[in-house]
Amino acid sequence: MGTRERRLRELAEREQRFLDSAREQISEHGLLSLQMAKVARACDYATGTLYQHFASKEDLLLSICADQAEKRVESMARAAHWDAPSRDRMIALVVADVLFAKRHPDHFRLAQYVTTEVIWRAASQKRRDAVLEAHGPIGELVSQVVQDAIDAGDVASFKLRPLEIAIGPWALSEGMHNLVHAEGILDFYDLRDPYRLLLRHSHIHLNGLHWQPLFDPFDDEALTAQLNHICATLFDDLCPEGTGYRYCSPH
Amino acid sequence: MGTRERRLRELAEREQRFLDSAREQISEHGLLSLQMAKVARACDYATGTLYQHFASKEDLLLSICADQAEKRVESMARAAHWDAPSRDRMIALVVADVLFAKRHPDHFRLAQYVTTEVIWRAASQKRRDAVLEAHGPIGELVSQVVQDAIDAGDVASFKLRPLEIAIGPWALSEGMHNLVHAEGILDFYDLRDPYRLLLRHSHIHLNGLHWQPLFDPFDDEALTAQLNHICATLFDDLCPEGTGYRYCSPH
DNA sequence: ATCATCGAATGAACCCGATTCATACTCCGC
DNA sequence: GCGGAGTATGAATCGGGTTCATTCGATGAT
Repeated sequence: MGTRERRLRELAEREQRFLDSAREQISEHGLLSLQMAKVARACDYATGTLYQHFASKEDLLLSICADQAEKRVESMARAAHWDAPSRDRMIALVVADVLFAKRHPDHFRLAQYVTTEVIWRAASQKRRDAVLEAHGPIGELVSQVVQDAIDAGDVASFKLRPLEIAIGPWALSEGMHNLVHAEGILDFYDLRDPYRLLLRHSHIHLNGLHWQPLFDPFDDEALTAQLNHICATLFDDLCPEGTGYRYCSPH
Repeated sequence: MGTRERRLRELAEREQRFLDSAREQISEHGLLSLQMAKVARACDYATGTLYQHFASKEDLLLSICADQAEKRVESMARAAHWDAPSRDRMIALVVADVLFAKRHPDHFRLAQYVTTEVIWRAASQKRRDAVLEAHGPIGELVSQVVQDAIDAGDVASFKLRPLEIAIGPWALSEGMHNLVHAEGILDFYDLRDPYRLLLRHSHIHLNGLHWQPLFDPFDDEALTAQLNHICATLFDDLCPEGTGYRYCSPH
């Protein structure tokens, strides 16, 4: 019965078209002017059809988030499984996040909006779990690298679980995204190149963990060199601007 | 003319009652079930009256945020102006944020929601500026402490502006609030006592800045002792649970 | 070729809640 | 008591998410 498979494939295609269209509308006109009817119209469908794929507007937004979270995790996984010293892998994780943020500047805003909205509602336990599970791999990847570092004797052995250590770099990263995307703080203070700041501070943080320092995090040339190396080795596809210095300021 | 002043005073009082009522409703039933009509009713006014104070629902939410941001800054200012070594002041800043977060658990959720919503809309420029300006002092306070530390020779002198250094601890703090409040990540991973984690990581981060370490950040007893000292000295009023260990886990 | 079946599509109708506005009230100085 | 500025009112309006009774069209059995 090829009919059934064709139906399922068409369903998935339609769903993806809805998702893409919604995402496009968001990044063009902002989240608040996203209207279910417009999304449907943009794909030449009636409103009701959209509701056969997504139970509600919240559901649609969550689906977009989950869709993007997969991509985010994918590149982080590449970093975590890199065949390199744990310190390099740790930095590569941050680089992955930075590149993702540059690639999908709307994602964090949307994710933030969605998660706050969902948590406030405290209903729809299932969806909430879905969002949490989307984050699951991130914590696992980060703490795995920390565990490796402990095993290899690269950092002092702590009485803490790896995730309790990993939460620091993670929070640092999240917070920087926050400041960049949600509050406009960095513009307010005229802080250029926020992602370089993030990378620098990740180095600082790792030094505080008594990690074996590779170089002074305030040495700009060394930092750039390391970033280029990581980008070229792991994330070539995420750096489409050409060769050389892949990590370019958004300003 | 006492009439004019009385009118203004009554206006301010009414406005404050609206703000308090709205905040109460939010923390009781969640942001999403906040209704303008209910807020008005709860204060024994009609809907229209509420709109004489706040141009829109967004305006009301923004006002709540600005109101709370003032309190947050107040306690941070106390920390920044403490007559103590810069390292202690830096930690005290984090403690202030932690105590504030424990005192007003809803604030960060609301702030996040509001800022994302407002940034998306890009309307109501005035209130938006108000929110940004509410953050202004935070950056100034933090970078002032860093500058003092540089001047005193407590940290290596960098080629960076103080705020470019301060942004690290700040982002760390923001990110941890994020993970705690918005995403429920820490519960998901069964990470207890997130604020202790934040404080611990602040120590780690400062160590990475080549700050003079006061003690091993993984030494729980020393950490507790320092926290108690800071709480008792600076934030006695924010620690109402009695004497002794003021910093108690939310779990 | 005809017909029964069923999943998909439709969009007008419904509902909820933010916002507006024409009207009414209250207080004050004169 | 009067005029008017400032306030209060809540029914009406409006926008947009969600529902559902109906229609459509492909499929496959007779």
